Amino acid sequence: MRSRMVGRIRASHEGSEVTLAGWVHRRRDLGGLLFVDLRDRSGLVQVSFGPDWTEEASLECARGLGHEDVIQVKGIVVLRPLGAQNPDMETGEIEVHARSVELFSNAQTPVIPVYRGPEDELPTEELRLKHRVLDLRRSELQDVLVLRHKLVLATRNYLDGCGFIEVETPILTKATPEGARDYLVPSRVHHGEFYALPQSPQIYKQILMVSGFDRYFQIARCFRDEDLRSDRQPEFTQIDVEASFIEPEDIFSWIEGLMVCLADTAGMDISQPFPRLTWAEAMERYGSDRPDLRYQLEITDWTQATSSLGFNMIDSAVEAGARVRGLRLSGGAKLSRRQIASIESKAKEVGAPGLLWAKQAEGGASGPLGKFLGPEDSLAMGLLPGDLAFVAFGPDSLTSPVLAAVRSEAAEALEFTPEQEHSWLWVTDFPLFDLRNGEITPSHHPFVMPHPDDIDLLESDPSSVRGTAYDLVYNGNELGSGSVRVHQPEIQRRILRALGLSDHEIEQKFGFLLNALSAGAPPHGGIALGVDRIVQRFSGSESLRDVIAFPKTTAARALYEEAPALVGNEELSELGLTTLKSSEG
RNA sequence: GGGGCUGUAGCUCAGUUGGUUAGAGUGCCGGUCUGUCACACCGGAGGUCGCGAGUUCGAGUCUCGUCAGCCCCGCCA
Repeated sequence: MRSRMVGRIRASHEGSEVTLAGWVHRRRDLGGLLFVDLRDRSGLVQVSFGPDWTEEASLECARGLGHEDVIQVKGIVVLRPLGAQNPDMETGEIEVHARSVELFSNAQTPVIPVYRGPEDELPTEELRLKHRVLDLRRSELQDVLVLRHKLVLATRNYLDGCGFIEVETPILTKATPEGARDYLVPSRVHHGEFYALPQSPQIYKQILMVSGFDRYFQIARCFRDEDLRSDRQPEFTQIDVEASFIEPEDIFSWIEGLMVCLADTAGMDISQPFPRLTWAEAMERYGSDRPDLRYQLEITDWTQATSSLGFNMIDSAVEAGARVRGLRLSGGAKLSRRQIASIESKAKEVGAPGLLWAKQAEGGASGPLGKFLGPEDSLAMGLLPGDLAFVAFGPDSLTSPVLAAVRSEAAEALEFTPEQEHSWLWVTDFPLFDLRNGEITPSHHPFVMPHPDDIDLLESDPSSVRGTAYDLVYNGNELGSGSVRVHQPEIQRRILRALGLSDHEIEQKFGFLLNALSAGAPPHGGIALGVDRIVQRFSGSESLRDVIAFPKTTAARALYEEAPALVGNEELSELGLTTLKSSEG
């Protein structure tokens, strides 16, 4: 049906006879002459129709063509006349003189245009998702999906080269008690019982380790029934990796190698080794467990420097054990009140009751805190003329997220030029548990091996136990997360008990994992990397929805196929289900 | 569950203090045109102002509710 793709035709093909097929991208009818930009996945080529080289019936057919009609063109590659070349087009030196054209498929006038002029805005995202069949024809989205394919292919090849094998694990599985809300699938055979879609293949891959598949990976689909964000979809894809008889260093080196390989696939040049920070260091210096280190801007402890200001709120907070921490923004004094207010409001969103600031000038400091700063205070804080300082005080759990928000907002407002294009980072030694509303929860998942030095604190002081968990961070985004796992059943039981589970619950919910661990489990560990996020960052896409062929909206709806949808009563009763009548509101 | 922004022609948008017949660009339809490439030019059609109430002599514009999309908080082991 076609002898070649349209996008790679060049002047060297002059004179060759071609059969092309694709979509009518644009049409320019000059009366006697008619030009069609023909599009396929490879790009565009100009096809010209004229009475001197086009059969009469085909000329007539060409006059009737509309946007997105599907055609086949037979003709000859010719050099364009002098002055008629188009340097903006990859195929702009040539065109195809159509001898004949056949209309394969007549297209309705597209609801949203595939073609976009230089000043045309994209249609709204709602329409783009609703008419995804048209939206996916845009080269931007096609290029992203091609890149995605190449990255996944490179991943398989790389991990295969490292001796990993891909094993598929069930999509219909068992609900996990902890963590995110599960998507449930009713069983027809066992009324009242449900499968769950996996939040990740975590337990399966550990069982595979016990079974002796000492290097496993999977391009795995994961499902979590939680509310969406711009970087979160209810179903997403992970590069899931697990290996036995390894230490974190092995994972770091495999994954760094993988990232170098993937970056290379995406046309980026990155270097190893990736720097490392412990979680405690990252929180102290950047206030975040995923700092963007493309710019160096660190939090300073100003508790000492501000101790003699006579600022009552600070003094009483410090007396109660709080610290005063802040950021010194070189050249930040040029920010307007309005810009500062915008940074303050972002800080408030993450919980800052009050954020103080000071502008330092030659003659003295100004601003809510600046008013209190004498020259010696500014000196003690290291403030130079032209600087802007943001100051927060209180428990670290409050000041850290606030200053992290200030750090990224201020860097954007001040247009900090990145010192490097790519900031890769391993953050290690996460705490094993989070304390949330007085309850102990796993900070990662309940299978993380405690730091060897901290195991004996599991019962006495669980919140201070460090885990052997690590995150991979790229330009301030978490791309992956992993750990060494517990391979001794007794330690696993102690962790589950620390989480407040009774021995009965432990057997009921994790019995099959504990059984596996009792069967002779090798030390093992791994990581899971977010494919969607990697593709998003590597392609520079604004939204995660732009790297997924058929994504969900923020209300978890699929607009194209209209899912979820009601099902009939017959189907429900076969599953042993009835639905609660929603009270009409 | 909570907060914010948006919704006007197929598409992208404008629409003044609440006031007469709701506009532009593009697309669409018809016509002219042999070197265009955002072709150009002439003419035409096209509107449930998201939906529902309310205030008013009068609502695209004000108020309340609701739906949808997006962003954020909660949530995301």
